[in-house]
Amino acid sequence: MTSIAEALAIISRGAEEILRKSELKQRLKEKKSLRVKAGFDPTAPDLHLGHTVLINKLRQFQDLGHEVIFLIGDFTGMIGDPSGKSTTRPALTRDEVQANAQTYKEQIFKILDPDKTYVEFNSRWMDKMDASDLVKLAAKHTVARMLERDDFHQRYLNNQSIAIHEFLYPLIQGYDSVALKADVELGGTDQKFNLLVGRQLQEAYGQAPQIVLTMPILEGYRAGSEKMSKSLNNYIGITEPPSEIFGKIMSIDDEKMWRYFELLSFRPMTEVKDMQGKVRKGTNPRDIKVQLAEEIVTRFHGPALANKAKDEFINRFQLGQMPENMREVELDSNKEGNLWMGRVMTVSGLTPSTSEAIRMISSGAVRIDGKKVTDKDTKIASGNTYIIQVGKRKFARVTIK
RNA sequence: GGAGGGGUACCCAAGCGGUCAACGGGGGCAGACUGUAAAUCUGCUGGCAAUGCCUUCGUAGGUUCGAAUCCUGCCCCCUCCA
Repeated sequence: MTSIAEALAIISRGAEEILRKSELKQRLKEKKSLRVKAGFDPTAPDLHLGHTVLINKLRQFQDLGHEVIFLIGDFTGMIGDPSGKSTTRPALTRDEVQANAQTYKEQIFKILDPDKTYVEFNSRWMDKMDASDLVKLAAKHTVARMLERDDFHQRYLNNQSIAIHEFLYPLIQGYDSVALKADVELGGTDQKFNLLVGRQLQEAYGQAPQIVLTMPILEGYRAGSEKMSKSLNNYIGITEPPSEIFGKIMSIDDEKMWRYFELLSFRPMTEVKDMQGKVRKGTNPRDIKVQLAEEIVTRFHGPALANKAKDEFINRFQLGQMPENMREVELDSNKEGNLWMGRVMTVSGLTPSTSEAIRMISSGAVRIDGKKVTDKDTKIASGNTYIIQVGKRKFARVTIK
């Protein structure tokens, strides 16, 4: 049996803020099983490790015996953005929402326990709300309070438009907590305001206000401190192949590794502290990073593939071996008409264009059977198989007939 | 409703009649150094069997030997006044 102090320590791990911690402690004493809510967009999910920070926290709640409500905000999703200003919020159909929910399940159940997870849709109660209900809901909040939200505040100061419906969305999200009688709501730090609205609305509706827990935004795996996101191309997608995930984790810098351990690993913090101690005493941080990569790949692909990814990585980069599996390409010298390197590289997919192929050759990145190519006019003879390498990572076994 | 500013490559941002495939920065790719780390340094960063040709500066036309640069229509953003 986990004590309340231990539970609090697990819940607090990595958390940015808990409002309020004393209430959480109290609630843990009162109820054995808390209703823990987190809301998600109904748009097509393509989760990356940044998103899993929150989902991991949900998992920790589950392991402590609590109920997780995975709420899909389909009500607003099916309306889209009525102002039409946002191209990122087109209206979704009910079928699309269902399909997206299915994809969510496939992805989140790599982390969450399906038996302890309730997938909910807010259209279940929002569809029933009529105009008078909505007016009553709106009456529970003030414009001044709404303008405290940072983005509204900025836009108000800058004389930029704020459509009325934008005020309704935080209210609806907050009302979801009322409908679900949530004890705790999780969100990213950017969600703090909306989560607090939920707290306030629950009080207005005579419920005990939910505890708000915000999780930090994970930084991307590349250099820099920008948040992990698809548009910045610094993300590690959970559906990526094992070797991709492994390699990307291996390329994060040493400092950031500890952040990843805190937010992504399920190892106890005491063990992480031990690792830090070892590194201080001279253990190569790389070897610690391997353990992180292994844990993450195992989570999404299972131990066998994780082990394989690890072996491949070590063989490939620490022992300098050729990769086991590489693209196999057959070219017909007659059909292709010639065997100029630039052409061969492009046709076999090693470079996106012959211009790029020439650039790669002139910067000394190209090798045929391990021998560096220096002349961009290099031609290769037919009747043989060659291993062509571009940079450290791209290989192809090319047979010229 | 009135006045003004602007849309340039992945992003930011110069250029304002030829020397512009377009300065500079970021990002990315590659090389050196490494632990495929990070930091640093160097090169590259539209396409094409290429000392040349083709496409690209919101969009459609026009002026010109020649336009990202000038003119006109259209679309879209922003600022100020009401």
